[in-house]
Amino acid sequence: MKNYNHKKIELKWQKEWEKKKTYQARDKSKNKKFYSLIEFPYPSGDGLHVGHIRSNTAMDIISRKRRMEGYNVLYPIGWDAFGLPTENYAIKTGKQPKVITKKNSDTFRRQLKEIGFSFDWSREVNTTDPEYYKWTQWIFLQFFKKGLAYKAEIPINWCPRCKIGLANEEVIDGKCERCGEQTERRLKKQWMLGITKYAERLDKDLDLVDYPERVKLSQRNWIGKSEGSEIEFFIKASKHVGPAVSVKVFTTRADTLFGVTYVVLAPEHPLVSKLLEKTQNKNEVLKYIEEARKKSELERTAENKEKTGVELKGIKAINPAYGGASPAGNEVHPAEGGEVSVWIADYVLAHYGTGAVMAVPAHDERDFEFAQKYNLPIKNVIVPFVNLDSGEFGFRPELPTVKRECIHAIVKHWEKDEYLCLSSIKHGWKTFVIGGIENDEDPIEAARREIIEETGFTDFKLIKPLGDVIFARHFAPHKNENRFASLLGFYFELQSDKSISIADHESSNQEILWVKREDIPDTLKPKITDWVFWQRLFPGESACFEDDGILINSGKFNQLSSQDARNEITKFVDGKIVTKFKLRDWVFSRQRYWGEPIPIVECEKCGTVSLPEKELPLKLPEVKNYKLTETGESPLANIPKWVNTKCPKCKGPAKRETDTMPNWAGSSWYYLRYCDPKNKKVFAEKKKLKYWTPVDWYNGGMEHTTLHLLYSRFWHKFLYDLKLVPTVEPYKKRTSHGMILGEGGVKMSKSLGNVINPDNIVRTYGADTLRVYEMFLGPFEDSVAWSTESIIGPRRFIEKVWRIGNKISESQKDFSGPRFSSRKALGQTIQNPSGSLSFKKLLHKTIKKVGEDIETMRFNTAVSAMMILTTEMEKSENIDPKDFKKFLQILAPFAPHISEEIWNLLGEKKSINLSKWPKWDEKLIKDEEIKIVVQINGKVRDEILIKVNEDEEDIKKKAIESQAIRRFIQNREIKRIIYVKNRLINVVV
RNA sequence: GCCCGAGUGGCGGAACUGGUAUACGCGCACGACUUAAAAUCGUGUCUCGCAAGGGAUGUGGGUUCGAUUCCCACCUCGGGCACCA
Repeated sequence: MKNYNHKKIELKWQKEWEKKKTYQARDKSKNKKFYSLIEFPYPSGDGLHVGHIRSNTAMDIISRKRRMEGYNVLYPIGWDAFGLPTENYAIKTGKQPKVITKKNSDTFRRQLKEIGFSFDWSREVNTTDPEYYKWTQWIFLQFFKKGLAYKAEIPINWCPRCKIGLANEEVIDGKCERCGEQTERRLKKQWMLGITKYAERLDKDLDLVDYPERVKLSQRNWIGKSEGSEIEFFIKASKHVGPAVSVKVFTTRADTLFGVTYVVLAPEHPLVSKLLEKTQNKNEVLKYIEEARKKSELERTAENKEKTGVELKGIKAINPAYGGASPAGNEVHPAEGGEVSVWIADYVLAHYGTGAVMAVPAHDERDFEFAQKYNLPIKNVIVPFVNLDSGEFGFRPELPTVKRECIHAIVKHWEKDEYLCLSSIKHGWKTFVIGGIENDEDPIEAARREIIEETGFTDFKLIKPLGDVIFARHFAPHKNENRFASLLGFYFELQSDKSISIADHESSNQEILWVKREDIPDTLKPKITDWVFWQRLFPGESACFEDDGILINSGKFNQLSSQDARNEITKFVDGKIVTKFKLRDWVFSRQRYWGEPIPIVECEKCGTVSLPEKELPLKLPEVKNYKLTETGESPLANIPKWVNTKCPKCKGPAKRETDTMPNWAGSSWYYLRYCDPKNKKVFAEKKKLKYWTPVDWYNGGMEHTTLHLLYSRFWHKFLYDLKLVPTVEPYKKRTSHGMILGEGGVKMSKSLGNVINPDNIVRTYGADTLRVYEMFLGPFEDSVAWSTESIIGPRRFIEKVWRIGNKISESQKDFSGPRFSSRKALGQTIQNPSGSLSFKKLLHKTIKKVGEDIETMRFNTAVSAMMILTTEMEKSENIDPKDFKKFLQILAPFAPHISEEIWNLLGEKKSINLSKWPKWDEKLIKDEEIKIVVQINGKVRDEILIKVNEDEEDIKKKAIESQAIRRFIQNREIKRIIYVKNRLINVVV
């Protein structure tokens, strides 16, 4: 037997595949296509990371399986090569980024080829190639034409060390994503892309794609769609003369409008400057605005615990809920009771909603906190609504509903810290004293009466009422009707145990329990309305009620539910139902060299002018120095020859835009270029796009969910609107991989010195072993820790396959001689049916399992199944070479080199990778006889052999007759026997 | 604070819709082969107990004939968002 020389074998087949173009995708094919995609790597100077190998192998396995299933597979690769690390390296070494990129991508290419990925290398793309970024620039111009790329002076996140503007997504905890420096806010004219125009569709169309729920969820959270109302508050100034002014607020809680006690504007709100003149404390306000402006976003949010603000004295807002607010002529009518103060505070964000809020301290924690600090009034307008709609007390729509007014009385013991509960004997309820209010009865009197009637105690004192009324809707089993009740709560303390005897019907129905304070939560049953009052007596942390409920103190809207009131009140005050998003437009400029130049010039006469498309690509000029300018401009600003140009419109002098694009630009559309990578006329020919897109399966990291994935969906939709791509969504299915951590579960990093160089692993163990190892490591979606110690397992597995393969190959040679023939071998199989049959069964089960596991990305269990089969094969004396070949075929996607080698050794001429994926035989998978477990009271006591689908009674009989079981059931009565088909028997004794 | 995800041997992990917990692999121990070692193969390996048997899937409850799986509360770790009205 030949030794297993992975180096020789792997190199041999890599060359062969390249020569035969085994993995090239064909543009013109009658076969069904399959487009599998990985996130193309950034070719860093560190070389390929073992994490790249994990996700690439996963998609490689899927691609290879699809090829074997007859699909025309596109599995492309390229380089996302623009970006900061390369530029920083250029600054340090003086080398050209272009040169560095070439060197790095050469290394990556070599490494990827050595692992045997089945990429179609003929379609390789590189975002820094002018032939590629020509089209990135072209797409940008389309955005510009549609007004979706625009310049705006906005406060940007500025990293003082990188001297670069960062998108919100690149700021982590107020720090620069790349260097960790604290960012500050700076005003700068920046290019923006209008992604917010697509917010609605980006949210809604998530319904159309097959992404993991958590990916959809985090995109949805990021987009942050919320529906609410815009409501106008008129402003009344004490010194007022002149036209009426108003401020619009955005709220999701229009139902709380009657609870507004003040209005807050963001310091940047445009109205503030208008109102300033009429403000009595102008200087104080100006000072506050100035301070807020200086603060960075971080400081503003860091002070999250202590809110600050300042009142605009002499300015009032009129709450439209109270009427009389609309202006007649130019005057605002003073409203009755609806006049509230106006504040500015930086807890209100200028860029969200309308930049102004109506404050409802009773029902919003932030407003509550602010109101407490500045002593502003708090007005309750929503009370809890306990709505039971399922279970024992659940509302039953078929029954009538009766309105009731009730009281809850919490009664404390005369000396101990214990509270009186009534335990209903019939129904099992445990509640406080509850009772109805009789006609015209005072609620307090009702409470007193109920206490005496139900408990007999007479010597008590009212300590306090427990807040506003609450409402409840539930089913009342003792009366067989639904109740809609308004409930008031009171707290009493007994002064002594003085009592009278209570009526018979009361005492026979319920008994009195004294419950310790800490046991109350566990005692109450049902834990509903009693619980609300209990929490009012002993409030926890949250002091304000933020949930939906029922309206009080809200005029004609009283007793409406929050949900209904939102619409009604909005309508009543002529407000508008609107949808708002958290998503902000995308800051698209970087003050850097190594990115796509933005193809725009500034002309003195014509303003901002785009380059004609035929002048693309606008190439990056070579520069000597990659350092940033002092002002933080891109190094391009230092090249007058490049900057100074002619205006394409008027031919007058003009200056080029020196900002470049962020590196999310090139990656927003690369999957389209793969369909037609060499096209010089368009970014990709429509016919080819129609055949290849959408991407059928895109695997990538969770870290790209809100950046790359969202951005590329946005670009795709934009191109779809221009009728340049045939589908609404770019990716049909998305999955995500977990990270590979260093040994011990810490992050792999150069500073920790725990980075694994795949080259060493490939050299020592071989590519096949590495691939199998990474798939075997753990669940694909989870993070896993690298463990060099464990690679030996997969290596042993591969060697085992090698030994079996060689053994079979050698015996095959013998068969062709006079003494043996493959028929004879088959004959042996028949002679020894039990052993071989059980092997065949295992083989077919394995084929099924591996196939299914690949589809669900459970590669670790697929490998495990193949290991089990291999162990079985090594024990087995006579394996039909045909069977072994089937095994090789399912192994091939995982370990393509060794499979190909043995396949070839066994006399196959065509590549295993293009052979037909084996089918499993349903008949072989079904067992006729199976072992089932016999349990006594859920504990396994014995096993019995039964025929599949054997009669239940027979099995039961068999089970109790078994020796072990008889011992257990001696003298005991069999209460029940549970049979789970073909699984187990549980005898309950 | 809010939203996701996860807690199973010495370690990585397995267990389909509730049905034999610990598959597979690493490590470890012993044995075979060998002059020896490596490699390979075999056996064993959650825990207490001589055994019969008992106890273990982060903790505590619940539902069930039966719970790693479902429900409630809590603890720990990882990830994301963070004044979004």
